[in-house]
Amino acid sequence: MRIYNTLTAKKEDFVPVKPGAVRMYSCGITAYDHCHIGHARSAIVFDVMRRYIRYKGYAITYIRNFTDIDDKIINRGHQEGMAWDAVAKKYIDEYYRDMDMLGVGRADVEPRATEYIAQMIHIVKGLVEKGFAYESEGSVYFEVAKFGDYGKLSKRDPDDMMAGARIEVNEKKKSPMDFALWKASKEGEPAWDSPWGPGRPGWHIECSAMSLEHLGETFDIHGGGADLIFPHHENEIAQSEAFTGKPFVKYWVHNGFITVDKEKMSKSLGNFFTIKEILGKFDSEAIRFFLLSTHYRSPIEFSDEQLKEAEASIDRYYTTVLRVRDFLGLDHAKEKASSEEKALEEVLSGFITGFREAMDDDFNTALAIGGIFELIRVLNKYLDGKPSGRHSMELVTRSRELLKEVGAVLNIFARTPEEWYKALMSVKHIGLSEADILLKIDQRQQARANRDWAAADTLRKELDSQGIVLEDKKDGTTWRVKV
RNA sequence: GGCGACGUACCCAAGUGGCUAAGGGGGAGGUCUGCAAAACCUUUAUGCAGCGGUUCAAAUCCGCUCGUCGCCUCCA
Repeated sequence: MRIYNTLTAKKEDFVPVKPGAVRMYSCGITAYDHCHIGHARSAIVFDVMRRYIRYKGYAITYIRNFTDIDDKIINRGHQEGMAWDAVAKKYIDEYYRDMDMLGVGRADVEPRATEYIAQMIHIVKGLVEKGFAYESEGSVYFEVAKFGDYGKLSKRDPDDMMAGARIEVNEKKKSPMDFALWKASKEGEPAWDSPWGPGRPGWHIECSAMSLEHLGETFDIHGGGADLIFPHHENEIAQSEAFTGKPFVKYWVHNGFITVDKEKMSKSLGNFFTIKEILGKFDSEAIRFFLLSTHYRSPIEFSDEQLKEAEASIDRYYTTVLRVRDFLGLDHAKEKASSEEKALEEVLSGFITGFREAMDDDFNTALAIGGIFELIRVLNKYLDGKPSGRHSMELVTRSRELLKEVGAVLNIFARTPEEWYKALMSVKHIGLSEADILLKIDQRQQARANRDWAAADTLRKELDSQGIVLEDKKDGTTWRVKV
């Protein structure tokens, strides 16, 4: 397995620190606002990495944190007239609702910053003792100049950054580059006792403390959105490595942004769409599929158009699933080969290998999905050849199982076609119940029996205009939601 | 200003030295069908932003040019 490492800017062979076991940490959210589709991308990307690593047979421990104390949370509390911890709770609850919808599994440990104050103080104290940090008016800052490797992740030279005029000047810091490990709290602000007086943790220290506690001094994979590379992850490296004297993380992994009109989706630009909003228009599986149909490091342009294409792809998949089920339910007394038998056997024999090769190459989910649809096409072609008998059933069953196997890793295509159509009905606001539809189908069948094609076509058109498509088959008529 | 990424068909998107440049969506034509739908077939890139170079061989490596975007400030 090869993974692109931000630290070395190269794809590297993945060799875990401890053979057979993988320790992975990804930065979760600061719980102060609704999550947008960018948060969804990050969560889904790491969810798939975790599932694939597990599929490969590693024992994986996956940690994803919540930042539940932060200036933004405190400010939001003032705006909404809520206590800061109530704000955090509200948005963590909402996060879980969104992620459950999107099929993002829970991490093995989901630590919250406020539960690790003691460990953070311990590290900050250690850094002061080792001379990497200094106290100033009740706050403690990390002295960047003392850490020689500073900038190694984000590929920056601290001297160049000093030249830039965008760094705030703070009288309490020795250098504008220095960052807060511990912040003195003012009257009325949330505070914990510390050797430097009442205060609260700086943003970066929590990840160092929580990963140290659960994963140890050196672990395998640390991830997050590309916007966390600097300063967040750079600072984590500085404080963790200064404290332990050991390498912090072996592989740094960062996902790309979601763009709108080619620009990065962000809070400050105001061009973001919340997960909740999008779930009102599209099914969660379409969102997940959309996010996995591009390599995780590339930017993805977000648009309704794209989501619709994802929907169409998924529909194609479930249509084939339905076809497979119909096929397996047929009478297979007669042995008859499909002309496409060789082609299907060939695709099946290389299918899992192809999937693994794609995923082994820096989690190339886009290529993996391409492989899935190649099998779908060949399988459809095979079924068009009207095969029958034991061997055909074996081939089709095998196809179904392999598709299920890889779908489980990506956590897509796990539903029944009925569940898919039901979801589509809800998200597309089809104003008909299944009973309504079946009634119309029945009426149409009678018209057809009377060879009253005009009446039959009227009924078909009527349903079509309401988003329902009919399919006449030998043994009856079935319906689908139009995508 | 410093650092970095990207530019593949009508749209999205894999492919980063060597078989016919994956896959999805859309368009056109066809097979099937009472009509449809689905599925399948053909077609839609002798070419991968442009120009040079390296090589027996380049979308893929190197250089330049143009264009787009990101990070350097909270940000997934």
